Amino acid sequence: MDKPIARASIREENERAILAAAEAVFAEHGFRGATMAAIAAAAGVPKPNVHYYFPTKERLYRAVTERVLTAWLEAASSFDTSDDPKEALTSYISAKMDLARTMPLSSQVWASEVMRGAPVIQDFLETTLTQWVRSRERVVRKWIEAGKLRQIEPRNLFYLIWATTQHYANAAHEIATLEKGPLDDEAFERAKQQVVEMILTGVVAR
Amino acid sequence: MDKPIARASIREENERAILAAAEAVFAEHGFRGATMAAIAAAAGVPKPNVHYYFPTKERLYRAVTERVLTAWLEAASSFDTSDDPKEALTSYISAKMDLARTMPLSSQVWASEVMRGAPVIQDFLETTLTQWVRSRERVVRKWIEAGKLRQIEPRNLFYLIWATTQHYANAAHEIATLEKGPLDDEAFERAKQQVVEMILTGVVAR
DNA sequence: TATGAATTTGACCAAATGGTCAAATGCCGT
DNA sequence: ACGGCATTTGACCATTTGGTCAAATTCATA
Repeated sequence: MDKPIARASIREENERAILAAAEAVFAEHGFRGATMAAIAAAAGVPKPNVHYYFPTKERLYRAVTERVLTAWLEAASSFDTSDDPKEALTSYISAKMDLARTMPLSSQVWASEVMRGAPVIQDFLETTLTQWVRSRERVVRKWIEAGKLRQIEPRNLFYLIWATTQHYANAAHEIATLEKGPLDDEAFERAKQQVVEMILTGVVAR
Repeated sequence: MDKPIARASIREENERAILAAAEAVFAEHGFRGATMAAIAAAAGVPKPNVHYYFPTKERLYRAVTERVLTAWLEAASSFDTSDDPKEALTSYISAKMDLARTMPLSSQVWASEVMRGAPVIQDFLETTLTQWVRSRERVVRKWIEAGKLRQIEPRNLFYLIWATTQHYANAAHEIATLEKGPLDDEAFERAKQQVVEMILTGVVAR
């Protein structure tokens, strides 16, 4: 009945399940604190099965980080949607907030990896990220020179944006405690809007 | 020569060294990923010695988190130094930035703990932190009603401040990579000033 | 439906882990 | 110098860990 490709191959499906489980466990316990047994349990498969698809813990972790970096780059692209700083920043901050909302585990894995000194994504930080920042720094500087933004060091603006948006993922539990429950869609949209507004007001020249 | 209290008692000195080492290891690997052996090595003492002063890993971790919470509260107090929002926020943000600078490991332990769902500091989040926020929310709302601040949800302002300041500790490695080296005192002071400026401009009514 | 490949799984292993213990050593007031 | 206490330490233990393996089972397809 089904075409051979209709039902995703067993391999694909299992890899997806294991990667999702691994992301959750790595997000919660970091690379070293995560155990293959916990990942296997979360994925609902016997432990040797995990090793069948991902021979070592490190290879599995690398596979997880690739998803994280891909998501980062995708959100980053929304910075380039406009030449107008208000639009560009709004689009970028919104994309980052949505990323934190839809993929909080990715953000946590990133944070955990960076706190360890980024042994695995160091290369990404030094090449792709560094280039992205350099390039967009130039854009921000042009906006400043054009009198559209206040005099700020572009990198400090990026840190402000990254920190705040990722916070809604990394500190989701803390926020949920303070708000007496996780943010619902409505509350999150309000937060997103206010974050955009506070940052924009903070950096756009009046 | 020395009075009996002149040289800190052996116990105090050892506990200090072990706590400092533990904080570093917990910050880098989280609770589960940290090993007693690594902590002992970092403290320069044999492993059973660590257990002599802190019977279990969890007790040691709790001791570390207490330092973290104490530091949090101390910085929080600087919010109350003035009735003027500009002054109060400047003072608070500066204190938070200084905390991230002088005690980055505390910030990382906090982040790691929150990402795990705060099993150890949950009580602090629910009682002390919640009360602090409730109380300062009222202050912020008064400022808004007095037309001194823009219309914002006070909590979102706190998240903005916490996220950004803690980022300079949690993401210190990422920042160091992008800046081709850790921030020196001068660069950090500039960053602090700009963070204060961006946030203040973002929330103070014009 | 027979067959080779892909997948699954329980049993297993060496190393690492948190923790223990008793013996040894150091410290300090008398 | 002594006696009691705090501290130190190597050896040790049960459990957990990442990883292996060979046998069993399922799958695809000819």
